Amino acid sequence: MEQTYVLENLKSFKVRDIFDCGQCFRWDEGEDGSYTGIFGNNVLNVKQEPNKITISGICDGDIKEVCNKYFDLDRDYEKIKEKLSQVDDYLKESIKYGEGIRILNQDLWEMIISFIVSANNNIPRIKGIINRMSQKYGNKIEFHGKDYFTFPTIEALSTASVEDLRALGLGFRDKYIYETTKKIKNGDINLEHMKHENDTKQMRNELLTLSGVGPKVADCILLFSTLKRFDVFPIDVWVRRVMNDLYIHNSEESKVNKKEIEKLAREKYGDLEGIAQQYLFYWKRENN
DNA sequence: GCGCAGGGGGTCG
DNA sequence: CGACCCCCTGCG
Repeated sequence: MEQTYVLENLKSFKVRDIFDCGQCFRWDEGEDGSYTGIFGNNVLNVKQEPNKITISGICDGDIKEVCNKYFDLDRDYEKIKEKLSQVDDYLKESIKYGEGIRILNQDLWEMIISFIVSANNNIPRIKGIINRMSQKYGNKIEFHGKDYFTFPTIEALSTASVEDLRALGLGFRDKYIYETTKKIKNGDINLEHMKHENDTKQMRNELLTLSGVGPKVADCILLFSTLKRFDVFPIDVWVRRVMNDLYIHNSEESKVNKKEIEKLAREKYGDLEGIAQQYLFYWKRENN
């Protein structure tokens, strides 16, 4: 049973910015410029026209409730952008470029696995791996004549051997996924408990005990999952580059100290550093 | 067109 | 600090 949700005159919402800024891997652009994606047991199409956004598709629950949560619609991004724009003209320009960004509320388990897959990898391949994992261990949902596959549950993925994972093209990440899945299934790390934790640092330290999760991956999980921490600053090659170009001016980019970047980000962007990171990352990657 | 080298959302030992 | 799976891309 399909549902539809129409949003009119919604600010800070551009499909391209939201789906291409690097936070998600399961949304694809169609011929008409709309995006179709899968999260949870929902397969939705998001079509944007001037002053009107139409979300429609198969929804597990009330589409309005599901989308308000997933697209973070209860947060005032106008206010956030206004505040961050005052930091300096660099950030202001990056915000102007990515003005339609919203940080999605994505499933914690899915984010853990997806960002482990992302390490030393490129986006087309990351998407391919996640699709193959879902095809093999997820459930099929048909939508407009096409098959979509839900992200595997913890239980489903824990039936995969290291060899099974390797066959999906995971490469050296096979054992990371295997170990991490086992650890979560055994309850060594309790995701439900983690969702109720308050202290970002403590959450981060817990995530860092997972195989394949280092500082960058941990920060991405904290920022893009339902944990929704904005007081983190994931540092990858693009962020290192943009921070060096803007503020540090080290002739050898690779030698820029991570601690220096972290300190700078905290000083300048405060407890909104995570969102600032997204604007800067997206701006630099698209305009390098 | 096709083959081949280069490199990629970092992490681990 | 170097190795790491694989495949995606770009160039010859």
